[in-house]
Amino acid sequence: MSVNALDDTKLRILEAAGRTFADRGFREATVRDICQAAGSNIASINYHFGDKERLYIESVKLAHREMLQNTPLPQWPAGVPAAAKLHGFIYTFLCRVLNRDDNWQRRLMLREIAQPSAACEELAREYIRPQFTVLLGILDELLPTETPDVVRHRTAFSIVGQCLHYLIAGPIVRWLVPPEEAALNVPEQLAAHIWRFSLAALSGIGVDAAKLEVPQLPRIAQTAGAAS
Amino acid sequence: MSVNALDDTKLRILEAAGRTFADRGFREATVRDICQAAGSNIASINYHFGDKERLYIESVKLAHREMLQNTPLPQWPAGVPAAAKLHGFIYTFLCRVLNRDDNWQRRLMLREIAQPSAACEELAREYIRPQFTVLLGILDELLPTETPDVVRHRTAFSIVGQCLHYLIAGPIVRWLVPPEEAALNVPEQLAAHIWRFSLAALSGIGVDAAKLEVPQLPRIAQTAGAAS
Amino acid sequence: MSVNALDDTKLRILEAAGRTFADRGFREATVRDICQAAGSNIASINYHFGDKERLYIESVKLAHREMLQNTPLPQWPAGVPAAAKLHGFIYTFLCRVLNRDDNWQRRLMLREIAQPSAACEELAREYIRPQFTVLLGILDELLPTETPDVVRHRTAFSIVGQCLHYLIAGPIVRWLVPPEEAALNVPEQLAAHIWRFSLAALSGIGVDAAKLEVPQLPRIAQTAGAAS
Amino acid sequence: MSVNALDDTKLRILEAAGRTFADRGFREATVRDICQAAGSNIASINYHFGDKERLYIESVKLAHREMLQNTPLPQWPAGVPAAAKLHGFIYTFLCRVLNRDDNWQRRLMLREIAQPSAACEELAREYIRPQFTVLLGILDELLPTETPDVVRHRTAFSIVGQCLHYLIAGPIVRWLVPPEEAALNVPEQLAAHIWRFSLAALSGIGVDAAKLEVPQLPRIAQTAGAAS
DNA sequence: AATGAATGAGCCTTCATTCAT
DNA sequence: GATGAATGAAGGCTCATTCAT
Repeated sequence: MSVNALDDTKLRILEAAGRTFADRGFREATVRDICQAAGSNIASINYHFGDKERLYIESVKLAHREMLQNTPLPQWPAGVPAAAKLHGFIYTFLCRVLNRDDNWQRRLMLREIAQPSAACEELAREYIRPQFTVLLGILDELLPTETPDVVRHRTAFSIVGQCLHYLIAGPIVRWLVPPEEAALNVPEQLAAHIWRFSLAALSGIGVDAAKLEVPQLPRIAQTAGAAS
Repeated sequence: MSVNALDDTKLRILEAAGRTFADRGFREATVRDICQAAGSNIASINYHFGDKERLYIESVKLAHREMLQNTPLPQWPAGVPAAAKLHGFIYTFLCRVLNRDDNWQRRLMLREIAQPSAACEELAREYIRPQFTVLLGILDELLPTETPDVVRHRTAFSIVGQCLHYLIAGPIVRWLVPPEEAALNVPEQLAAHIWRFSLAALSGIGVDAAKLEVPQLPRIAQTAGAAS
Repeated sequence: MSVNALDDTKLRILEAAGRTFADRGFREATVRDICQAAGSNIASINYHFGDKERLYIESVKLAHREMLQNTPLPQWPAGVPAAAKLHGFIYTFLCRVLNRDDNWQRRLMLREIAQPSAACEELAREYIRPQFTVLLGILDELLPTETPDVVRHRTAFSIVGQCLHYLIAGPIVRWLVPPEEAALNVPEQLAAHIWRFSLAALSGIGVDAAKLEVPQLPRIAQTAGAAS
Repeated sequence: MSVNALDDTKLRILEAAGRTFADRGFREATVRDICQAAGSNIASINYHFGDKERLYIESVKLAHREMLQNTPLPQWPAGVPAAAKLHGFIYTFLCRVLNRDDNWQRRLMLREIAQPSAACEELAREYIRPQFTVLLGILDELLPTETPDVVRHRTAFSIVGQCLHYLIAGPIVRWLVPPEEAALNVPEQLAAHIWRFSLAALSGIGVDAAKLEVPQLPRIAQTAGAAS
């Protein structure tokens, strides 16, 4: 029970911190506000987490953990075709990313991905890599067996990149397309598109890739600004 | 002449501010450091720009303007095949995005995209939309004419998303693959991969899309806001 | 038995506190560090001693008590010449003072002497005065009987002052002389010097003191409190 | 004039800091109180001195500088006997040390000598060494020319030690002697005593020192407390 | 009797901003 | 027009202390 109470306080602080960090970023968020939101004393952060930065790292880890728990990957029984599993992966990923509810976990992850901090390496190791491994396992069933690692990895990034784009550049997407079309960008529809796009792409990757001659590279004007 | 001198000082401050904001973000960047980098007085920012926030907006605008100048849209002579133009577009995009040189403009823009401020809408309208339009033009040549807008747009986002992923999630990519493979992620190789992937995908989009039945959706446990 | 355990804990805390206070002073020493050094709970100080200040007083008293036990007054058999007793006194004093071992009691006493607190008067009465009396006894044998008290006292202070200087101003002494000379400042050598110096001085004090005309006082510009 | 104003503010802060540090020590003194006493803003310390510690060092240096200026050594015309110069040195030293006025400089120096900080080494180099050199010069005229350095230095420390004792152990001296005698401990009388004592000692140092056999060393009971 | 979670006052420092010159 | 000295609000953090258990 006292253990419970401890956990309660730490958890309350973590939740409040996650929400505040997601709203305002690391610097803009103050420990005073976090403690007030958590209903705890201003010294409790130092007591439970050491300092603000370690609190941040813990709240980022919690965010990812909760995202995975709230929207876990489906469990596929044996015999499910790889194409169906790929669709399930994409759809789950988009559900996490596009969740319309005000879930601070997603917003905090976005900040962390765009501006990686000390928490990011740990995050990649503990939470992202397992998901990546699952995707690679699905792709293995869809790609020729002799496909080299570098192609398998890039293919996985091609799929993940399409999904993440709606998280990263969400506001820009909404400004580039008409409102009535933006309203259609729900996980179901987007998953269908990305799945079709990627499935078609997969049939053209690895097999005839070598035959497809890359056009001559255009000359890229290296901007003068680079040195100014 | 004194106007000139003023402009010089303002420009020097703007450049220093842009670089510093790109490096450290709005809050983390201090006016002291910016002034020191610009070789100007500590009070010069308030004198020339009013306050720190207006300086930030001005430096974002400058970044925007300089990127427009430094990144002209690709021009292809008539008769170039659409597939080649697509490759040129992807390669150019990746060169801008993966540019190792210190172009603070790009990094500042990235911050704006991930955490949109007031300056962001203008950015989307003036800088991103024209590029988007060029890409749509290329895709029009590769997709069936009856392809609906929503599919054309999503296809464009699928391509852009693949490219942006190496900018946005660059550190994570480097943590997920072995170092010797990460070293291969140069614009030339990545462009070849994304081009092949997308070209293969295009042949499967729009045409037989309707035929490709989406698998039954997995049940996504939306324990939304489990803690919110 | 539980009383014994209590005493053990209190003693452990007192020792740890004494050492820590001696090292870092009252304010700089934290109750956390003291409790950690004592292997006790953070709340044990308030529980056993009420507050930090009372712990300090108790640890000064303990230091006092232990020094009394560890530093018995020298005992000379009858017939030892006064000059030899003086040398013994000086040498013993210097041994205590220059003791390289970690005796926190001495260091804590030094702090008390320089910045007297409430505990200091008791210290002077019980610990210092007896030693002072012994020295006066020795000097009585070396000075003319008619020597007035004030001269006897000042002579004692002259001897004690020479010894204490190597404790008080130890670091400064080491900065003023070359390292190889500082290495020679061991109790044996310093005792020999101070003994010779003082013995020679004693032959000139009290006897012909009146004959030795003090030179005219230089004018001391007492711009006292020029800024106060 | 603006330079003057700057100097005024810095000096005001330094004086207030010196007084506060002398009263309460480094840790106990707060920058808030110092600034309030100086009539300046709380950020002015950081602006003018960087941080609290550098302010402390500067105030210690100022204290010593002002002590030397307020009570400078006398200037001796050629031909003044060394004995008279020695008396002048001792008297001046005692005047600085025993100044009855509430001069924070003396109290701050005492703290610094007893608990050397980062300021102390600089202090020794810049302010104490020159005074030490003057004393050595006087002693050179009073000691045989072949006197080795180590003896010359120890002799100087014997003289300085006698004087400093009345600063360091002032309260204890007052507790050890009757009040009416303590009242006599003014610079004039103490200088006369220390001068006579030292002058007599000097005639016995260096010359017959070798002849004066040191008595057998008593056995010093190394206290058990050293290891506890 | 003894603990460890929790408290709140207060510390030094940093920062954008202002103002007299 | 431009400066640098000075400001005050606010930030993170530390600390001795308390309280429920």
